[in-house]
Amino acid sequence: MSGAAEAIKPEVMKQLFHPEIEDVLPADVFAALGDPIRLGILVSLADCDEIDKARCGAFTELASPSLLSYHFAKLREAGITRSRAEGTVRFLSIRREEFDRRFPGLLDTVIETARRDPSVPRAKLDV
Amino acid sequence: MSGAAEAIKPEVMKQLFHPEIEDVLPADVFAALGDPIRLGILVSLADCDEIDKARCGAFTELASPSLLSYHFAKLREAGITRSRAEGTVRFLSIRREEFDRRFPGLLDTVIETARRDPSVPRAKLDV
DNA sequence: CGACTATTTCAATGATCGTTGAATCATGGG
DNA sequence: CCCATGATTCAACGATCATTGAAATAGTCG
Repeated sequence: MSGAAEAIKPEVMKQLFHPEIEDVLPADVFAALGDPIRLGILVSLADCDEIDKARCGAFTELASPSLLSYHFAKLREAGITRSRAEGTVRFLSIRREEFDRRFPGLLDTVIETARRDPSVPRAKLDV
Repeated sequence: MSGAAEAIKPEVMKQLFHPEIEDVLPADVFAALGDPIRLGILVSLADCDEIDKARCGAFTELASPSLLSYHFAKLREAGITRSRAEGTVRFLSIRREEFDRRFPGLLDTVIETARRDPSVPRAKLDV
């Protein structure tokens, strides 16, 4: 499969799909939040402001790598998180400003709700 | 003249299941909110404070009776709404106080989010 | 290069979802 | 009583879900 892939930039990994924030619908957001593992990823992310702590591999307490990848995709496709590649590693972050502009106040309340509840698992992203 | 049937308690219709509010988990709540019709039911309910306007049959703009019943059950089983039978009719209401105690601030933000978005359908519950 | 690591993708599974239409149940009124 | 009405239940369907484990991909480093 030869194609337009000749001029590959060395440090650019395959780009994952991120929806325009205006295209994100409330029902899709809530559907993405409707799973304890994904809520766990979200609160773990929110509890750790240090950008470079949140690489994908830091969430292994929550699920297997393959299952995590699946849940990462759900959050990403719902406009909640962004996945940024850096070398061999991928970092997760919350699309804070954009999301807050699109759905003011929602993320704070959701995170607070999830954070308070013992049914939501957590990953320790420190170190 | 609302509440005409207040004095008479003829017979009790089959009781529908309502979970204890403490047993409701955040992920289940969000899953229940992850559908545009259910969001539509919720905002329509929230927009109509008149208790006796919110009988089940008033939502027919949103879906068929049978499908509505399915979605009513989802909202009810997630602890969000209550179904009260009165004669041959059933009335829906939001479990406001309980839910707000269990998940402070969540319902307000959710309803506001859904209300603002044109993708969420509405039922006119006025007469 | 080739081994290694981090992550995604694929194929397969059983479970649950949203939807439809027909059947059923409960209640009130002639 | 029987019938009309409001609402739930059931059976079926294709679609999507969460999960698993194996395979593929992308970048790093010896």
